Amino acid sequence: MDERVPRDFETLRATILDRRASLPKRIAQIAAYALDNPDDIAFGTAASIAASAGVQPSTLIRFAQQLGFDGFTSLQLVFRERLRERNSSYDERLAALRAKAEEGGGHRAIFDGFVAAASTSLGDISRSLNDAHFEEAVALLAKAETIYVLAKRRSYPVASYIAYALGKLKIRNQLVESAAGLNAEMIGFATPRDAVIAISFSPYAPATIDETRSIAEQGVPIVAITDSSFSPLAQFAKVWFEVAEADFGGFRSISATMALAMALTVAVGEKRREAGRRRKG
Amino acid sequence: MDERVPRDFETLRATILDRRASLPKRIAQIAAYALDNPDDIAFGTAASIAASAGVQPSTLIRFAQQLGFDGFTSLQLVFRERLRERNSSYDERLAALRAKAEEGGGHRAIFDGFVAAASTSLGDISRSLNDAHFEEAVALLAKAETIYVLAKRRSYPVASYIAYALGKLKIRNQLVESAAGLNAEMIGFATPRDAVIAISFSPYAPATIDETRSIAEQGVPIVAITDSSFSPLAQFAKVWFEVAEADFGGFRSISATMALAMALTVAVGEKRREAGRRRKG
DNA sequence: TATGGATTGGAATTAATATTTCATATTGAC
DNA sequence: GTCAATATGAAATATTAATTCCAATCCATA
Repeated sequence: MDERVPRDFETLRATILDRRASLPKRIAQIAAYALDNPDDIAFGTAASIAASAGVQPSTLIRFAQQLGFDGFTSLQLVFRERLRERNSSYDERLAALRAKAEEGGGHRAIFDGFVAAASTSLGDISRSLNDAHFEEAVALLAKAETIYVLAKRRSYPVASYIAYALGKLKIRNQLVESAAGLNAEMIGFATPRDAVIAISFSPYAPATIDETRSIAEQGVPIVAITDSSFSPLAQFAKVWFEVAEADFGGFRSISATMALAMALTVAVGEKRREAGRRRKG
Repeated sequence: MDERVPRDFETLRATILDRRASLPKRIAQIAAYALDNPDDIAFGTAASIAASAGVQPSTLIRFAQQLGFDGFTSLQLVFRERLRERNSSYDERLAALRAKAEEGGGHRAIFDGFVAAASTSLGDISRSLNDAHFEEAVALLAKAETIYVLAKRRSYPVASYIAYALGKLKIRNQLVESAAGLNAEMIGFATPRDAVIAISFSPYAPATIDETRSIAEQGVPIVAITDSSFSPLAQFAKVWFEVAEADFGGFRSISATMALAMALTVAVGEKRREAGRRRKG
C-alpha cells in the first residue's frame, strides 16, 4: 500500500470523485454504488456487495486496488471507521454543546444549551413515537365535529399553535381559554361527537386536569400529550402520547411536543381530505 | 432460533440485563463486554472480540446461543443493525426522514417531515446566529423596565411562551393581546426605558407591523425576530435576528424561533442576576 | 470429600469469504 | 479492420473466520 492511500472517508470520497471520469465502466459502477451506499460497503461481504451493485466480486477488489488499497478488506476498514466516528460525532457534538452550555460559557452557551435540548428531544420522540397510537389519534380527531384544545401555562403555546393551524386548515376548533372565566361553560357545549386535545406536563396545571376530567365525563374522547404513564391525563384519554422533553437550565424544551402537535394537526387535515374525496368519488 | 430471539438492540440489551445474574462467569464477562463495547461486537471477528474480552471464541458463541441465536453471526447482525440506524450520520438520517415524508408514506411520514423540518431549522440557526447581536439584544432587554411582547398568528405561540418564561423569572412583561381591543392603549404606556420583542414572519401580520411602528415611534427600543433583512420589522429594530425556518407541507417549523426565544429569555434573566449581584457586592 | 452436571479452554473441523487466475470480451490506436 | 492493451466474468484457490468437539476444570450437592 503506497503512502497516498486514503485513510479517512472524506479523502477517499474526494479521490473517487476526482478520478470518476477516468474509471472503466464496471469500476465506475462500483464507485458510484460505494458513495451511494457506504453502509452496505461497511457491513457487507465482497460477494453481497458485488451482487447489489451488479458486478463481480473481483471488480470490487480491482476497485480497491486501483485506489491503492491492497484488497477489499482494507478498503472496507475505511468505511467501517467512518461509521464508528460518525456514530459518535453527532452525539459528541451535542454533548459538547451541552457541556459548554452547562459550564457556563456566557450567553451564547445558553442558546447552545437550548438548541441541544431541542435536538435531543426531537431525536427521542422520533425514536419513540408509536405509529399505531398516532393513527388512532388522527382517526379520532378527524371525525370530530369540533376539536377542543386544552392546555395552560407552559403547554399553552402548543395549544395556541394547534388552534392556529386547525383554523388555517378550516377545521372547526375551540381553544379553551376565556378571559371572562367561562371555560366551564365552553366545555359544557362539547358532545361525544367532538374530540379534545389535552396537553399537560408535570407539574400538571390543576385547571387542565379539572377541565379534562369534566369533559371526559361528558363522554368526549380525549387525545392527551403528556410526560408519563402516571400522568393524571393518561387515565382520561382514549389515546395518549408520552413525550420526554430534555431541559436546560430548568426550562424544558417544547420542540418535540410542538412537532407532534403540528403533525397531528396536518395529519387530521389530510385524513379529512381523503375522507372527503371518498365520499364524493 | 426460537420465536423470542431479540431482533433489535434494545430488546437484546434488556434481555441481557435481565439474565445477568444467572449467567456463568465467562458468559457474564462477554455479556458485560458486549454492552460496554457494542461497536466492537458489530465490527470485530469472533476471535478478535474474544481476545479483547479475555475469553475464548467458543464462549462468545455459547453466549449467543444462550440468548437464542443460532450463532455469533446472528447475534452480530443485531449489533450491526443498531449501528446502521444510529450511525447513519445525523444528516443522512434527516435526509432519509425527509425523503420518506416527501414520497408520502402515510401519516407517520407527516410526523417525520415535521421532525426533519425542526431539526434542520435548529441546525441552521445554530450555525448562523450572531453572538454579538445576541449579546446586544440581551443587554437591551435586561435593562428594560417592562418587556413588551408582540406577535400574532403563527408567531403568537412563541410570544406566549416568552411571556410565560419571563413571568417565571419574575421579569415584568406585557404580552400585547387584548380581547377587548385595547392593544393601542396598552402600547401607549410604553416608554424608552422599556423594550419590545417583536416577532413576525412573511406574510407579516399587518397588526404586528402597525403596532411595532407605533411603539418604535415612541422611542421604545425593539428586538425583532423575523425572516429576512427586507422584513418591515427590521427597519424599526435596534437589533434583529434573521431566522430561516424549514417548512413541511406548507407549515413552517417554529422550533428555531422557539429556541432563540427561550435562550433570549433565560439569558436576560441571567444578566439581571449578574447585574443584581454586582450592585450588591 | 466424592460425584455428577455444568462450564471452560483449546484444538480440529467446517463454512464463509477474499483473492487470484485465466479465458474471453471490449476498447482504442494505427 | 487488426492488433495490442485493457477490462471483465467466472471459477479455482487460498485465507480467514465461525463453529464444533472433546478433554479438563470447576462447582454445587450429598
